[in-house]
Amino acid sequence: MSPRTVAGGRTFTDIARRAQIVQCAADAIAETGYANASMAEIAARAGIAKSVISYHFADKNELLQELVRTAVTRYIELIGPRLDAEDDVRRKIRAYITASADYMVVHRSMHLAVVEIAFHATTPDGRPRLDSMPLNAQENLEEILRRGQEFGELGDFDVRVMADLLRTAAHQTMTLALRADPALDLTSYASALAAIFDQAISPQPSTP
Amino acid sequence: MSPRTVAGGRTFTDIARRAQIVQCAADAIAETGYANASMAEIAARAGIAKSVISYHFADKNELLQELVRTAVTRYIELIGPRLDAEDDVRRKIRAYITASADYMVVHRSMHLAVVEIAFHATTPDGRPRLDSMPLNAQENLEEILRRGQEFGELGDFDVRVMADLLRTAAHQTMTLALRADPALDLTSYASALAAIFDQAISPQPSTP
Amino acid sequence: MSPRTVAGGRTFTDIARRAQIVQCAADAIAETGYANASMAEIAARAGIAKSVISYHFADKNELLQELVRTAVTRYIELIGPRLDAEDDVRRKIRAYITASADYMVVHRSMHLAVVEIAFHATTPDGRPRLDSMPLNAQENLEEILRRGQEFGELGDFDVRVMADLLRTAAHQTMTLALRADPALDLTSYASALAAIFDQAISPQPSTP
Amino acid sequence: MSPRTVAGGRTFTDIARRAQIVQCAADAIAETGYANASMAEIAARAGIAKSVISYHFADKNELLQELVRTAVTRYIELIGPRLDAEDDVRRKIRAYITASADYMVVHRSMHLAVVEIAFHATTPDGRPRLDSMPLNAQENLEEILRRGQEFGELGDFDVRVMADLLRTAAHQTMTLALRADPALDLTSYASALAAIFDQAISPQPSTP
DNA sequence: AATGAATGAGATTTCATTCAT
DNA sequence: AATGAATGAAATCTCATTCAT
Repeated sequence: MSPRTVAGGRTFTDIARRAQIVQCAADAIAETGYANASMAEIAARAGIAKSVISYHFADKNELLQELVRTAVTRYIELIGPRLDAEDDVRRKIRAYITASADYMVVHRSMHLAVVEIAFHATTPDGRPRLDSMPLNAQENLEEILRRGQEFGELGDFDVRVMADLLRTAAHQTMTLALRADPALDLTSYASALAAIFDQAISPQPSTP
Repeated sequence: MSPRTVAGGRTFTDIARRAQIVQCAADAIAETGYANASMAEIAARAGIAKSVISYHFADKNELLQELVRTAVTRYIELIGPRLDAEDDVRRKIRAYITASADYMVVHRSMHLAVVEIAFHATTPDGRPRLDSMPLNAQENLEEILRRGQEFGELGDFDVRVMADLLRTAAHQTMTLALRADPALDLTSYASALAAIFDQAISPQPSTP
Repeated sequence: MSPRTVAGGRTFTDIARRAQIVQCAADAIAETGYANASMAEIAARAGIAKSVISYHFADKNELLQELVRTAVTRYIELIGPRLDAEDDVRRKIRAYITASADYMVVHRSMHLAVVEIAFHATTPDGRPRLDSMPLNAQENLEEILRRGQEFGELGDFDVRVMADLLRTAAHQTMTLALRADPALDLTSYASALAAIFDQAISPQPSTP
Repeated sequence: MSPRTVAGGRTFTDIARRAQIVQCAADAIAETGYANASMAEIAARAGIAKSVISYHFADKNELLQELVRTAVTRYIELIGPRLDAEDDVRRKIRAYITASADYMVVHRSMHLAVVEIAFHATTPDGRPRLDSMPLNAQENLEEILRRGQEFGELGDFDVRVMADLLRTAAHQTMTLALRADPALDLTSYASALAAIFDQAISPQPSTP
């Protein structure tokens, strides 16, 4: 009898192998950098032959796409409920930053890998390959901020720019800090960041 | 008779060639991405043979280091006077952001190249090579912010985190926005960013 | 109890599977070309796993040999009676060409596959593998032509060269024409070819 | 001073190297078969590194195209004058066959290589790559034959089929014979072929 | 000072084949 | 009887670097 399959026509062992390979790819990229994470390196970490990867993934791009897809799923899973749990807009923003930090702690190598991929992967003719990957715009910070302004809970900043800044803070700033000092206490770092944003988005005091 | 040399034992033509190559490298990286900016691509843009690059630079790493060094010099040249021209700390911070934007407009490809390099370049064994490059910490934002707090002109944020955020904002945030929309009006974008930071660093209102 | 076997120690299901695989191999080679007809492609067409092929055939070479053997059998089955049905040598030659055309129509993919194999298959050290395959010399055109000359029914051509030409005409010429135009009316094409050969082999007129 | 260049911007040594590589590729294909003629094999025969080939040719396809282009040029150079030298149509046809044989003797491996390439090279999706190569239709046998019929010098055969047959005879038939017996005397073989065609195309005797 | 030519290491990918179940 | 999974060899191509001129 053929092994049980799930949606997508993949067997359980197949899925497990793919997950293992994706994890090893993330570790390899996070630790050795995008350019050094060759198929050989990834395979060596997984303790399998290069061609096993080819057996499970059509090509390297598919592997990277699955990595990013997995990471985004984990991120959404973690951050979604944390945002939904807050009614107050300013607490939502704080939750966004601290939850992002928690995600980076839990899925550290996967996060670092995604950031590497986001910056490195290019099409043969030069431009970023990540446009075809579901990375940003999942959270809709703009929407949250705009509503906060309408209800008078937030100040009068440029919504688009603030959303960009929030995203960069949650991803680039913390990543760079973590890279520069792998022993960094990310939780308190996130707390400090959240405090800064809390003031930045608050309604301005009357400045006479 | 040997040609005149300057400090470092290089002739003037040598220096000119190096500058030309560095500029072409910056263009290549900015336009085609780090991974596609091979020595061949750079040489082609400069209209010279690949080996000419090898003649003037020990290896690719040295070329990239000179590129970054040059960029940092240009950056310091532009931003230094603009910061010095302001006495008020809050205006200094605004100047930091708007001057950074101006730098990105004037030295666009060089800036984009440095950001690419900062994320991509790794040593053979894996870790970022930029740590060994004189990129950050040249401006001493920390110093400025700390003094502002001491004099009571600024609020009570975490200085290190705020400095990181400022740097990421000035470089990553604006770069990503520019990448996403090459026609972006960077000057007004920087203005909006500056406004946000102005509130973020200001002394907190009494929060009853 | 073990399943019934036939000569060669194979069971009936075994034989059926082998035949199915051979047919799919023929289709694959005919449609996608020799180089693209990998074991994976063949297995996919048969709707079975690659390893099933390995289970039934020692290696790819054995599969191809069986394909050619099968094709030759079909060819002989079809062409033999058609030749035997003719007493007159010149009608035998015409029958040879038209029967070959009929064979190509009926067993189109198998024929195209054999032609591909005949040209492509090589031993690891380089030489054509077809020499070891039972392709040519099954029909004994030479014998027929020689007897025709002895009885004065045919002209005075070089028997070996004429046989070669006939075989090439029946296989290569028609195959190439069919490839170039898949909608070609092979029956009338064969008729035209037959007419040409009829004159070529006829006793020369007195050339004063 | 830079080395002298000729049309196409190539230096003389470049041209010589390309010619050498093309010749070695032809030898490799002719001797070991298309499938075994890897870049490594070709480089080994030329006594150079694999990458030298990459230096002179963009990819393998370009190398093969140049090989075919060269072969066709040689063929046209040899066969053109020989056809032009004959006024009589029937002698033209004989010249076509014998000149083709001479070509095969002089440029043996190149010819064998082209035949291999013509049959083997396929695009990734399956169909022959030779459509983009200038192989056939250079001689316009149809034109010659048609004129011969108009002037009453030739019989009443199907022109298109006869041209196909002539081409197959000149290329496939002789190639297969040569392959089967590398010591074959091609000149007399061609002579026998020519005799056969001479009768095949001659005006039919009145067959009452 | 400059260059054309050459090199070797390494990357990705394909493929026939094998093995445990 | 059949299969999913794994393997290792080999193929093509890219690239930074070196060398003789």
